[in-house]
Amino acid sequence: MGETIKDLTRTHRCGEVSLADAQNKVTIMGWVQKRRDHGGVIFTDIRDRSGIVQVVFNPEQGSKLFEKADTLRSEYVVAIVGEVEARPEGNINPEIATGEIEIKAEELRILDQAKTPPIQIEDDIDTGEDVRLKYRYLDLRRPKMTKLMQLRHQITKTTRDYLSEKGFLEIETPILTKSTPEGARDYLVPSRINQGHFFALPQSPQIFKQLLMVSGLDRYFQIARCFRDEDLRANRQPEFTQIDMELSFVNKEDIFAITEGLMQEIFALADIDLPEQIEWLSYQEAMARFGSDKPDLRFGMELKDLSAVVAESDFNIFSGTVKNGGQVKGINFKGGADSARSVIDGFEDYVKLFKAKGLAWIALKEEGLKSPIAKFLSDSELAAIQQELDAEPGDLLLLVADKPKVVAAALGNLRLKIAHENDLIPVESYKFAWIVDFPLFEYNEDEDRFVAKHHPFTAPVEEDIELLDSDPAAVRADAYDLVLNGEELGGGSIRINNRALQEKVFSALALTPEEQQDKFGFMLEAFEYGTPPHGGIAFGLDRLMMITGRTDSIRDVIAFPKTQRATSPLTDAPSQVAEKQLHELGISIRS
RNA sequence: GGAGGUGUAGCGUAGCGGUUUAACGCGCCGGCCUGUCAAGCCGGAGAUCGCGGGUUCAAAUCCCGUCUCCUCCGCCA
Repeated sequence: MGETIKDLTRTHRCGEVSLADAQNKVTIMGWVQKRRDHGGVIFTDIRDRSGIVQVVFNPEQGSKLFEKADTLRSEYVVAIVGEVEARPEGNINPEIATGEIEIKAEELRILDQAKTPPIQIEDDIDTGEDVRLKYRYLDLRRPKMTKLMQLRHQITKTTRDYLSEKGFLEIETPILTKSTPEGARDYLVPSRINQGHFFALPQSPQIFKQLLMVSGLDRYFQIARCFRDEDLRANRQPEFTQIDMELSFVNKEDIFAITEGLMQEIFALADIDLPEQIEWLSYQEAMARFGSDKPDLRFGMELKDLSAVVAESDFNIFSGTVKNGGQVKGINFKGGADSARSVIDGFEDYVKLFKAKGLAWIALKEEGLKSPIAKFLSDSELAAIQQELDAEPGDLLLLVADKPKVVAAALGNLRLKIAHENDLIPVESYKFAWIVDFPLFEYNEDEDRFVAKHHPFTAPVEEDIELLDSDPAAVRADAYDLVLNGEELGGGSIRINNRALQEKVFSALALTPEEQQDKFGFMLEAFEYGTPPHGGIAFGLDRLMMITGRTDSIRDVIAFPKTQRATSPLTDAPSQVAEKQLHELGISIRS
């Protein structure tokens, strides 16, 4: 059993004791980071979330105190009363914030003992994530993790302050809500009172925030938990957090202005400046130049269209692809001509992941051009390809011929892979862009119908409304994404605020009138009672955290994340439940 | 659903058919040590080599299956 705090009051956090406190008596409480026992003198580092401070035990302080200090072990929880002393000249430790002082212990209380932790409580550990997650409460003691949690708090606080200032109201929307078609798989919650019926956890507060606009609440925001039952990735968790907002009586420029102000404040917390003007890039241009709707603009290596150059080529793979409506495009890996064959084969394997049938390459070596496809191309075609790609001796040209979608995915991703592997991306560089003019619909071959590119409540660009019937694929959406360094920070749109148009879009998505009524009837009805023009945007808080916290795993920025198989090693969730619980819910497990 | 990687003391790794009684670093325990802060020196404990099966005189090591964690494709309006 540990001792109790009793009359003690903490006067300082460990990391906050400074030279200004010299000669003063302080009381600190925290964990034993380290004990360095010199026989005649014992040093301990005491840690709390603010940092560490050195406490010294001398025999002169009393043998009882000294003997007690001798029993201290890692992660014991202690309270220490002592006098702050400036360290003598040669003993200052510039590595730690409190290195100019130490605390001469006068009283030590062991508030709790601790087993030796399974992971070491220090920053640069290589411990596997399974162990870290099982003992997450220990992992979070590591300064790096503690700082990330602090940063997360600062970002949400900044968001609340900024948006409140701009006239937004923070309003909670239901967690137990209705399953709607479209979008991700829902997490379902059975209803005991209404057996056979299910709530769904929200994929986003989308419909509710629009209803709040119908209510006249004018400006809404929420730090909203969202749930999607899809497979996980390094930057995707089944439950994640959005900074979600919706505004009435605005156009997209209004939303951009408010959003940019918010991003400025958030990124300032991480010493990252936003540009005066964030550039706009159309979806079409982003896809054409970077093969992605979230282009990484920190480096070049842009995709160049070679279709015209090879349209009449004798090389059938190229000319045939162009004739069948496909494209031939290429990128230039500057200075890559001497890449080993195995490296180039690796590139080919990589583009095949994105359904490309192959990867053609031309290496411009010192001794001349080397390429398995050169013999199929005329000299003028080869020359034109090099010119389009701005090629010089030493370059490696990589070409893909396929459907536009495949070419974009293959070369867009290959561009990123090459850049990462060859350190072509400048560090501490931040390139923002608004991506605009998304298509409203995307054709889904599996389902043989159009699906919403953003979501079904997105308004079409006004001049494209007449195309809804004649050429749905050509309709542009009044939607936008904010992109940074190849990551989508957030996205939103101006919404439909009119029942007739909303029904028209639903119909274009092949929802029958009955489905529209059943799934969205309440929303359509709401739109009949005077709906203001409105729009909004939502940012992935976890992704903002990854960038500002400079980490590449989403699990590092969430206190208690799930593993890739969507489980929690800490709590062992999800788990089986008692037969009685299932019975109450009217559920039986099919085995 | 698919592809790849991974798993050896508490943690990180080495060993990749037989000189292994499974090694090293960190951590842990004990001793010495009055200025360390990656303390130092001496000594010690600690491992069913993920799990199951197979091949072999012999398996941590080779083969098959399975599970875990990670990365990616599909999926994520």
